[in-house]
Amino acid sequence: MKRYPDLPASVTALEEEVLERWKAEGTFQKSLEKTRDGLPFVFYEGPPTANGRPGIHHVFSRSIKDAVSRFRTMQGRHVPRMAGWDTHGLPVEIEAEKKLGISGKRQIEEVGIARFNEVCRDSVLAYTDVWEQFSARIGYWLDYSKPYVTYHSDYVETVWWLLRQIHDRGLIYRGHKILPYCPRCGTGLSSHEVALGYKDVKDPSLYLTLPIVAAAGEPDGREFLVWTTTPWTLVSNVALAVNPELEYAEVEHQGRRLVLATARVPALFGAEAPVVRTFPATELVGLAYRRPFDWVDPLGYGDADGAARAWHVFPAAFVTAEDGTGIVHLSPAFGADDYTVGRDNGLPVIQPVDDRGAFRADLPLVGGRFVKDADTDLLIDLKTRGMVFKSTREEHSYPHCWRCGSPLLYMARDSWYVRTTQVREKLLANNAEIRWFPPEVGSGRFGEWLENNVDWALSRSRYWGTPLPAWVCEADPSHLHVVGSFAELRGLAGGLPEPFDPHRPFIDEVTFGCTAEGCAGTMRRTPEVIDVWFDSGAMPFAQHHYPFENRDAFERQYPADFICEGVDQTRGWFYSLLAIATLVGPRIAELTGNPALDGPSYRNVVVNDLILDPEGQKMSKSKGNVVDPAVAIAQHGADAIRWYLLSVSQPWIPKRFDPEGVREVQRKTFDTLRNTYKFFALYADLEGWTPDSPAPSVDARPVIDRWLLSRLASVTKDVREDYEGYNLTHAVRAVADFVVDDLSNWYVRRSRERFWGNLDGTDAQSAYATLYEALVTTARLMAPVAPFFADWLHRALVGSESSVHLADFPVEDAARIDAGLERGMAAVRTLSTLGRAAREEVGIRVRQPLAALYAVIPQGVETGGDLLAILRDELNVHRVEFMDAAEELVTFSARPNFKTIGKAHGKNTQAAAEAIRGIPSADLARFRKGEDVGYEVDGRPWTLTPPDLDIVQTATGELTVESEGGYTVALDAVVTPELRAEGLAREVVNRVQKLRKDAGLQVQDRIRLGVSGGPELVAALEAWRGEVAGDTLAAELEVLGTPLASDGYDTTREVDLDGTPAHIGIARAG
RNA sequence: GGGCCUGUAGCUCAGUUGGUUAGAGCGCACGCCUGAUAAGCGUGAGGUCGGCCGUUCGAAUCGGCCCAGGCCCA
Repeated sequence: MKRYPDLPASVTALEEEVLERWKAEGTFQKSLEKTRDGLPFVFYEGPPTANGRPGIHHVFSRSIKDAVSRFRTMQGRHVPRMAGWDTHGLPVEIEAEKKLGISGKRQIEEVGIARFNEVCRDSVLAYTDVWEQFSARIGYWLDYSKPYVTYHSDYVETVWWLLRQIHDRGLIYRGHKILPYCPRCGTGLSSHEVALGYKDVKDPSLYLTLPIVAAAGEPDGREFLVWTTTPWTLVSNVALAVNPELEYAEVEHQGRRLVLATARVPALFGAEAPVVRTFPATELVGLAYRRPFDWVDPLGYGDADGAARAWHVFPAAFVTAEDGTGIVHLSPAFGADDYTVGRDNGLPVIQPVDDRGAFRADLPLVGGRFVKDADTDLLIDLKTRGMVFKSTREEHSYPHCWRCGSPLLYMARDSWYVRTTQVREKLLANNAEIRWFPPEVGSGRFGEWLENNVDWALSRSRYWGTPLPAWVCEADPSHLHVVGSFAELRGLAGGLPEPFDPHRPFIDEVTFGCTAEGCAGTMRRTPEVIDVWFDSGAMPFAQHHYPFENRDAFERQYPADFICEGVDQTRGWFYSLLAIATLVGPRIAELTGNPALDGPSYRNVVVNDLILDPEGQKMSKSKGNVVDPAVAIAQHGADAIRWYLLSVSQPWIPKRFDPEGVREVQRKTFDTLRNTYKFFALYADLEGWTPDSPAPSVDARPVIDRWLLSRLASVTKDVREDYEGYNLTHAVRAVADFVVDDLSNWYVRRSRERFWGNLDGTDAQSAYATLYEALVTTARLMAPVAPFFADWLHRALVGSESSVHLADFPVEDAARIDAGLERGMAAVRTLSTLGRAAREEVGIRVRQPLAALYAVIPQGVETGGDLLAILRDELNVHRVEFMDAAEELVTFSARPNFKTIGKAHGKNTQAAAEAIRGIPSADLARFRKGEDVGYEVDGRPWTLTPPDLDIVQTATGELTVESEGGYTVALDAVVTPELRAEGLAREVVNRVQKLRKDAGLQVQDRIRLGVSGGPELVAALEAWRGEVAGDTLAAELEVLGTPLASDGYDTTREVDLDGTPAHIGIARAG
């Protein structure tokens, strides 16, 4: 009768079979239903952008997410796992541009925003099917039935609501942002894009002089020496900056008095420079100077106060004396540092350049010209006014547009900000409540970043994104209304088109009368969309369309217990989730009446690092070293890959994806477990054992069973605690070690004979019950990480309806943990190793029985008679004796325990160690019996205490062979005639078994056996007749001193038994 | 330039609050076992713990500096 199924032919066949089962029976759904009333365990899935295919790194983070979710589900927690899609943003727009065969904002607007966004919307979900299949195939259970999609109207509405809450706290404002900008494409570039386009080009290097103006407005005779590589920005100069830490010098040069950093004097004027005097930067701060070009009225770009502050010297830490002159010209509209200094000091932002990079048409000399083309004319103009000290062209690396090759300009663009700096302390406090794995990402990389938090630049001058719900009055731009819901907008605008799409360009058409008191202006939406990171960070709220719907669902699912993403999300999703939670926390607490919700939106976060190729190189399409997950899974199966990724090293360490390592996992862990199952299934079927068969109580089982169940309980405890503490790597390694080492290589190996025959006896019943329990528990322990094989195994053992994922995660029975027994067995295994080494040394194979093994073990380790029987069997010796039973065979020596004596002796530790090592064997023998023994250190007497030392026993006679730690083994290697006879009998059994197998007999087939050979062999077989017949299942055994009659047997064979010739024949017994 | 991570055997990784003989697997060499067999087991060789300096009775472990690789930021 076949109760226990055969393993499928291949790993992939197994996984596909399991996938079919899950699909057919809706196992995932069942697991959610089963836990419906359980305590929620909240997990947030970070939304991927579905406009590309998943890569191997997605397998990695998903393995972690899935393992934790499955584990908690098995613990009875309710773990809904809602898929989501990140659908807005520049990457999507770029795909759409490719599709339309266009490039740049101008062409997008020619195509029309409506058409363009339609293409974006259509392309962004192009790969969702691929992703869904991918998730399914790797065994990532995720609910795709109603995913949250960031472009859906409900989602957008929640985002608007969140922005409104932030605005109500006064934390949204308009400002400028300096962006790398392509004047040809009319678009800002992300830092990633900028990095793509650096080119070496020749640009001006201009040293100019700017006269210092005395208090009365008159020249004071000195001039600043200033360096710039962008002469065109001089038109919008508003200030100079010096580093307050630097020393400056006044130099006399051709009758002029020039001021610059002392450190730069030699480079510009030579070693013999005529320095008049030097002075600290503080002398310069606040001085006024005359600007190089006075064409632009600052009042057009700021208030009168700002204008009054312009054209003075300000301190700025970013100024260096490594090149230039240590005096930097500031044009806040065209440089990030310039902008920051300008903003901090209330300076105007003079911006006379349009979107195409051309100067305002009304300017003299350069009006209407592309800024870089104006450099030469500006230079000539300065020269004619005697303001040029030195002018060259220098080659340097400068960013260009990766699409069109135009040089980029750093330009101030209007931008909307969230004043996150105002909640910095709360951000830090909330972050302190999050458990980071590893902690240093939270305290270090993320913590530092929060410490240096700058306001969140919220807006993007793009098309396909959540429109910024800010309406600005045409009559007075200070009148601002942030709309918090569609209903509100409908009310303000007196209706909305149906169906309503909140995206551009439709939303741009919606206008309404100014909401400011007594203003008759019209309010128009500001054209920007928002940063996509705000979209994804809004996910805890927006996936439920909170607070418009599903308030209960939201409250049950906020905050997350667990999230997991790549370390690249530190400034991405990890930040946007935390920032939004912090910004709206007080409001959420108020709405829900739950003050605890004014906190972080996630409590535990596992950070995973990159997956590199086998050579440790980053995977990239250009290098061609990208691993396609579909190919890898087809080769190795999902279980092995998941197991490999989690076991090879901690998630937050960058790891190489080595197919050899995956194969090793498959061979070592999975094949071993498969073999263990095959062994169990083979004999359980033969013997008709089922889980309902009688099972002796654990106390009544043999020591090796109690040992295995103790180990099983210990491992269960460790693994459960590891999973609970997000230490997946430890958990996985502990399971693998248990399977390979304890279960297969010791328990099964040492217990094999117990499984055949004799099911009526309690020994076999114990063995089956023990192995069965170990296999079932192992399946459950590994289920979170290897969901396929674990489920197959569990069903094979328990029943085809019994998915492991609907089972309870094991809880260890603490009463079964017997630490003493585990130590004792460990001792036996150590002694086995030493015994085998000893046999190796004397060259006597294990099949040859020997009389005795003498062993020494450390104090405090208990090895009962049962354990010693295992050792006898393993080493094939008749007796094991402990040497201290015969002290004349043993010498004692002391090994100091530094941990203890170090505390007692401090600086004299080394002397104490020497003294302890010098204690004579006889004294140690007395000490072992409990007598006081003293020693002396530095003239002071000390009394020996047990923790101070380990006593090592050494055999004194000729027997000593192997020793390790506190363990020593001595083998009696004398082969007596009796032992030789026994060995010969075992040799015969060995040859017969081989012959049985070669003859194609089944393990349970009975035979007739005939053996012929010399007198020694005949005598040996007669002496061991019963054992030989029993071991070979021989119903008849014919032992002959004369040649064997071949025709009496089906198969015969001449064999050599370690030098003794023999002739054996077997036939199947009827 | 700043922050963080990593560096232990040919390869992949362990190494508890510092404790004196630094472990495991793979690979390699040799051998064993055979009623889990296109399996299993053992033995052995192999390491100045990236380098230098320091703290300490004692450092792979703590501190400083440096080197190499990676990530993030500028």
